[in-house]
Amino acid sequence: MKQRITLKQIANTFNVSIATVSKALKDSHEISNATKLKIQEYAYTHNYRPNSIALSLLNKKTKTIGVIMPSILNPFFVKTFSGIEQVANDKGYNVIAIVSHSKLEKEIASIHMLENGLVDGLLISLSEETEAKQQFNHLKSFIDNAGPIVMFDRVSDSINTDKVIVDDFNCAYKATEHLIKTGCKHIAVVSTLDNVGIIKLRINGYLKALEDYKLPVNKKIINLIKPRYDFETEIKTMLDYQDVDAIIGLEEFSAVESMVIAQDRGYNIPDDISIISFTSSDFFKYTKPSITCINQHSVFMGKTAAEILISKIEQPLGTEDVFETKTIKTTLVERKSTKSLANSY
Amino acid sequence: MKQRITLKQIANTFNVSIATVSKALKDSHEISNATKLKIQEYAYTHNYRPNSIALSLLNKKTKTIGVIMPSILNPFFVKTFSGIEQVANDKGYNVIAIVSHSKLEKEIASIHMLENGLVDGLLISLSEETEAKQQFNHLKSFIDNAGPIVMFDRVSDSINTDKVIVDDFNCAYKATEHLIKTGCKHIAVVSTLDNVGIIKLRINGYLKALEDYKLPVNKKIINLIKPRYDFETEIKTMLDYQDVDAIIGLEEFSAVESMVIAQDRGYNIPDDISIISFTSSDFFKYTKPSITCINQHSVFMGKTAAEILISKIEQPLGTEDVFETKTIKTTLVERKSTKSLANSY
DNA sequence: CTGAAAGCGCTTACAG
DNA sequence: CTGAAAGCGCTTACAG
Repeated sequence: MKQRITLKQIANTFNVSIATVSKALKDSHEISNATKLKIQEYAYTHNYRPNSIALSLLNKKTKTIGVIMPSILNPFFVKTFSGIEQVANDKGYNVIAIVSHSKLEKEIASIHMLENGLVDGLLISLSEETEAKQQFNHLKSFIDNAGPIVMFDRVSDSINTDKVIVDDFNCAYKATEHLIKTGCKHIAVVSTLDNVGIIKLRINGYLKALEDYKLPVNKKIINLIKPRYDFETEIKTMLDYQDVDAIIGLEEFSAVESMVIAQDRGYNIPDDISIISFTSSDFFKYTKPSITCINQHSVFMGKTAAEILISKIEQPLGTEDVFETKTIKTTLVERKSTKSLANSY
Repeated sequence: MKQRITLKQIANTFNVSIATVSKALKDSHEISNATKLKIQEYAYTHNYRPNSIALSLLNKKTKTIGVIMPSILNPFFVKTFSGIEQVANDKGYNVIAIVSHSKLEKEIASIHMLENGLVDGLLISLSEETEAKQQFNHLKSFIDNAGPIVMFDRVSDSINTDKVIVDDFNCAYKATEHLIKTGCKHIAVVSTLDNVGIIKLRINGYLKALEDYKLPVNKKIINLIKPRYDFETEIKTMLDYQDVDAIIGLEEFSAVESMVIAQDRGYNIPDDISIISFTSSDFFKYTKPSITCINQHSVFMGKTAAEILISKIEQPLGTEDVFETKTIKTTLVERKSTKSLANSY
């Protein structure tokens, strides 16, 4: 690594001022053609490029956004991130990606780091712990000191910002309804998350569907499995001691793992037990049977969130703050882990 | 967003110099306790935090590294990125993530962007096009102007830097050998990548194993499928017109998709056709049958690459450049898509 | 047509 | 114990 060339050095070699060089390189009409030409040529052959950090300091804009997610080893967030990255790059922004590993402390530390002038705005999906403890001061601090925030998927009503969410209530309603219409009556719900707002919404949607179709609720088959519990044991116990003819997995792991456990116990999918999964992984096509799922259009969600954030960053100073909450429509992708509607009527 | 507080403002409110405030906040012994106390207290209650951009300009260090990958919708890169992110954050670095979408042009633009002082170093896995066109000037330019590079997985010998790779040759050899030992004689290779160095290494490892076990080579079942061709048609044609009793998929998609196509055509896996996949996806556990694969320990690869990069960034100026190439050991994860060794002897 | 000055927010060697 | 000065790399309004 040799020394990077600066305006100062160019100015020295031609015995002109830094200001002249700066203007010459911007092809300013203030500068004579002769000077411009020799400076531009020199700069080009010496591969001069302006220092972004100096420009950031000057403009108080970094053209960088931060993204904080609870996990990256989760297809939902990977796809969302992919959408964010695409839009950001199209609009000339870099993205700093941080994984909170669902820890509040990590989230706070990361935000404080980004807050010190590193980014122009922030996209965040809250960590479980943040939602559980309802602690949001770090977010408020960011908004006060650094710039706009757009929350996606795991959001909180306590913070007044733009949000992009999935219609979790209706989504769960739709899934439950589909199972009911294909003849299921004892529909279990399985999740490895708990203290998260979206899970509550999903459960409510599920309960509403049961109510509307006049099916009884069995709380023992609403199975929110805490991290310290053994997933397999919980599912086996449920299958052995409760009536279950369908399982809604609230994330991919819950769905696919429940299906495998049920198969191991001799149940036929979908005839004995139907399976629907929230969030759509490409791999659901390849399981046996392939898994019916709810496509949350996560790439699109990421794109939408990034677009909103960047438009907020670039809006003229003094624009009145109007926050919107965008809801991404979901679609049910029917595959082989649920019975077909045609057969049940 | 209110105005962020600066040293200057603190200096003004106490009628002292900026230098004094700066020193007071660093608890310098040069400053009287009284001054320190009032300044520190004021800074604390007003939530003062130093501007990172200003510090970067001063120190010529950004405590940020760049990561450029061909894709993020690929579990291998997601895991590698996860490893990188962990190590970087542990060591106090932010990471700017950029996806090249296998395009040389995007790769060049991204590197030039990062080169202008944005990052202290770069981790990169080359795009297909870069390898195909053997064009590396942008990488050389980064090394000259910005800092160290560590290449991972898709690397090039033409660039003299640190590298972290998988032992693709031996890896393919091992996979092929395993298939041979379980009784396969007509082993196909399927990939959707072509012009990439790692693919050549894998093919060579495969060929060497055939040679060592004195099996004939059938070039028609070495199937590197170009993007413009239809994957399904290619595989069907191969299965219909060639003798095939095993398939090695060089990436996840090729393996799982080939398996499904073979099953659709009535082949039993693994008795008629065995399947092995390069790179280990968690979902291979859940297919029917579960898929035997090569675990490349991609999280570990990411961690290793990040550690090397950061140690290079932090090494004292003037340290002699010594570049190393680290090879990550792989392991064969036996599942149900290959016959068991026991049965074949 | 060219340059000196002020400034973005900070630090540190040096003077007083 | 405190502050003026120089500097990181750049831009722009202003003077000449």
